[in-house]
Amino acid sequence: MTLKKSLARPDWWMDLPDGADTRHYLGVRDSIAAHIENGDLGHNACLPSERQLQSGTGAARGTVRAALFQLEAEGLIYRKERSGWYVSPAPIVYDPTRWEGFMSYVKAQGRDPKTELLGTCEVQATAALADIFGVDAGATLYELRRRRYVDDRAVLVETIYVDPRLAPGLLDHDLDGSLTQVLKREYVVDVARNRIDMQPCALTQAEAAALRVKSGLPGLLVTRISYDAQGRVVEYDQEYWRHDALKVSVDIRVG
Amino acid sequence: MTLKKSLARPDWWMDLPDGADTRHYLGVRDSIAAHIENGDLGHNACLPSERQLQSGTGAARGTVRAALFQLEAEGLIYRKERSGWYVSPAPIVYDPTRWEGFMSYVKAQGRDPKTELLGTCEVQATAALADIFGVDAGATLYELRRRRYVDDRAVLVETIYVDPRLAPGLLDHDLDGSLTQVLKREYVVDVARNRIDMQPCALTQAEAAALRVKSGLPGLLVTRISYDAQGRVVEYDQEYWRHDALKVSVDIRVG
DNA sequence: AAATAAATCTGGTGTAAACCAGTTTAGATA
DNA sequence: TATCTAAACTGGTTTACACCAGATTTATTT
Repeated sequence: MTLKKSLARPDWWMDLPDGADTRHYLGVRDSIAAHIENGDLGHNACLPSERQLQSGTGAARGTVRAALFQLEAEGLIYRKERSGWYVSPAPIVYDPTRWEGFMSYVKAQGRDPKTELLGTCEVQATAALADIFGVDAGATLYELRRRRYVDDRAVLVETIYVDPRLAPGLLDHDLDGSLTQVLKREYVVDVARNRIDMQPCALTQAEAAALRVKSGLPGLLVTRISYDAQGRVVEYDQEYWRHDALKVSVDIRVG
Repeated sequence: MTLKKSLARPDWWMDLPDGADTRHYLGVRDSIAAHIENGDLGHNACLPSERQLQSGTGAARGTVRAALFQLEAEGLIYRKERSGWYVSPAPIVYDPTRWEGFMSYVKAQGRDPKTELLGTCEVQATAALADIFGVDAGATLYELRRRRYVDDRAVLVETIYVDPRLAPGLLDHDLDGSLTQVLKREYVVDVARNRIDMQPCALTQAEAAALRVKSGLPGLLVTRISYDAQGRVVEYDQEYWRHDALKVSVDIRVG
């Protein structure tokens, strides 16, 4: 008669510190996290495959995956579909009050920014858009979709809307860089006020595909509405960020 | 000879819209999400149990759980350990620039705030703390831990550090409300500047326990350093929020 | 009616095994 | 050498159990 499996002492038993949480997947998590924090694995280094980790830890693959999901939620690792798991690089620090634009603040942090224009078009304002811009529903707006990179890793996709009355012919300009600068230089349109919303979200179908991540991964939705001195809406921007790529930092004088 | 199981058409096959994603767990997700968005389930309503959903959808329990995790990441539902899954209430809107304090802005949104003092003590400043306060390592600091609720759901736990030199005897006051007001009223200490950091994180052991959620759940770490007019650090605050309880909204004039 | 004990229900964790569909790599071919 | 192809590998998804411990409810006792 054999010992019931659940009563047999598993071979990873002794790895667990005394009095510690006995959850196996946390043990696996800690072990991987230790390797990362120890510096054994540099930024963007590839982790052993799930099946290797499985045999290495003696856990079932489901358990190994639970540990990997945990580390992903913590922002320590990310994945490329069907390729592997990788160590997350340090996040970009984002200060909404210091409005310099993506290109300059990424560069200022010693990282390599890149913007890719995915497409532009003219759209009819939906009710929500019309409300934001203070125009009639159905009015024409410019829409541009861009993808932005840090060190060649896609970190956000954004959809920007601009009122053509403020920037006629905008789509003919070079939009691979700072849109704010184009507006300033070509149209003498200056941003005087920003309204920024941030909310944890799940990356849906379209965003996830554009970031080449699994749909449903956690992300951060940053919405920005820029106004000029007259209170007109200059730009409405929806940015979907990888949740591990961003750290928000604000410095505010209190009245 | 029987048909191989994986080739047999599963009984949920016809539920999937044409051309849609064939991933079963997303189908389950959509079905639950529809019920929520439809209003069949009000805020804080309890979902059917995992095993009920299982038989209701014909999926394995693991698949049902994948769907629930997805909805949790999206902030639509939350769980009480070993009790059930519940519909998330609307998030609180938080404006770091408008520094009124938790109690007042939660109330302003028609919700019911509550603060609970978990404990206070005097601690020796660690290197990191000493650096923030500009004191010597080992200097004494007040530490207070609090838990804050919205409509009787715990949404954040915080650890606050205060320099005793600015507010001697602080711990003898009533700290169940606004700390900023106590500092202002009792010590004539006014906050002139705030530095606020926000970063997605995983709720670790202690925070998760205090929020009565599973350790490792995604959260948002909001760190605030408050300075007075002389640039002295008045207060250093680490807030661990449930990720589904908060929406950050900032309105900024651009110089 | 209130306190207590037991049965039941619920999520939490773990195992094992398949099969699928992109990615990557190594080898064969032009 | 460059290109193409096929095999190997990787994560992605799903099934089906099993057992645990906390939460809840029910029945029982005081």
